[in-house]
Amino acid sequence: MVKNTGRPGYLQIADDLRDQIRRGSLAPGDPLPSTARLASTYDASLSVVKLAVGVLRSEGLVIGQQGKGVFVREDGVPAPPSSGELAQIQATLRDLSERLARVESTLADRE
Amino acid sequence: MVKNTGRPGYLQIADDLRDQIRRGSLAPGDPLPSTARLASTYDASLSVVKLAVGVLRSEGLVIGQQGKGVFVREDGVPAPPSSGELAQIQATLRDLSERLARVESTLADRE
DNA sequence: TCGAGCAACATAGTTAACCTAGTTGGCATG
DNA sequence: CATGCCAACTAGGTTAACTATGTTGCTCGA
Repeated sequence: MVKNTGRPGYLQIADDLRDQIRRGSLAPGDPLPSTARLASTYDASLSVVKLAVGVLRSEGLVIGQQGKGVFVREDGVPAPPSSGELAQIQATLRDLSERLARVESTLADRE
Repeated sequence: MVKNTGRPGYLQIADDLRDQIRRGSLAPGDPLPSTARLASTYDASLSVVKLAVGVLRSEGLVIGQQGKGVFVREDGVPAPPSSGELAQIQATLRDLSERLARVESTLADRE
């Protein structure tokens, strides 16, 4: 499930879950699959899944409740001090830059 | 160095470093101590230090450069744009991400 | 029937080890 | 002297194992 694009696995999983939340495939209040289940569906280790969930948790998209599960935040997102969103955008930009550079060098090698 | 306050160690360390940055004790452009040094000064494991740095990294306060070090971001965290601008930026990023992902998978298929 | 206890499962935090990869500085060889 | 190689140090990613703690449901005994 996790492709070898140079993007770390825990970010790929975080991206995928974030997309599912944004698209409503995971609705507010819904629980995410358990870390064990996520690990098997993404064919990743537990550690990577926990890192991915940690990313979403730090973004405020998701709230973990010990013993119960991890739930999609009820109230939209726009609450956070905005520095979180900003940081997310900056992180995404850096990632896109890196990936684009990789693609460009791959293309250059083929000439 | 890390107290037993119920607050996780990696957050305590992140808090401390964040304070040092805010107070200027760690000026923009300055390198943080290496993870190994941080681990010994805080008397914590490498893993915890890496988590702490990861927190600051995701906040955009700090930029890690592989092989060199982790540096305090030069331009302070800029003032947050309006939510409209934010939404526009996020939409653009999503679009770019999708297009780049398509290019990457196309390249991957050709191998 | 009630409930105490237990087993199973959940998130969360910590540690240690291993690997990749980029940077730097010094040393030896040509 | 200049080049190239190598060792040491850096961040970053992954894995596995362990602990702590909270939740839930079932079973067994009083």
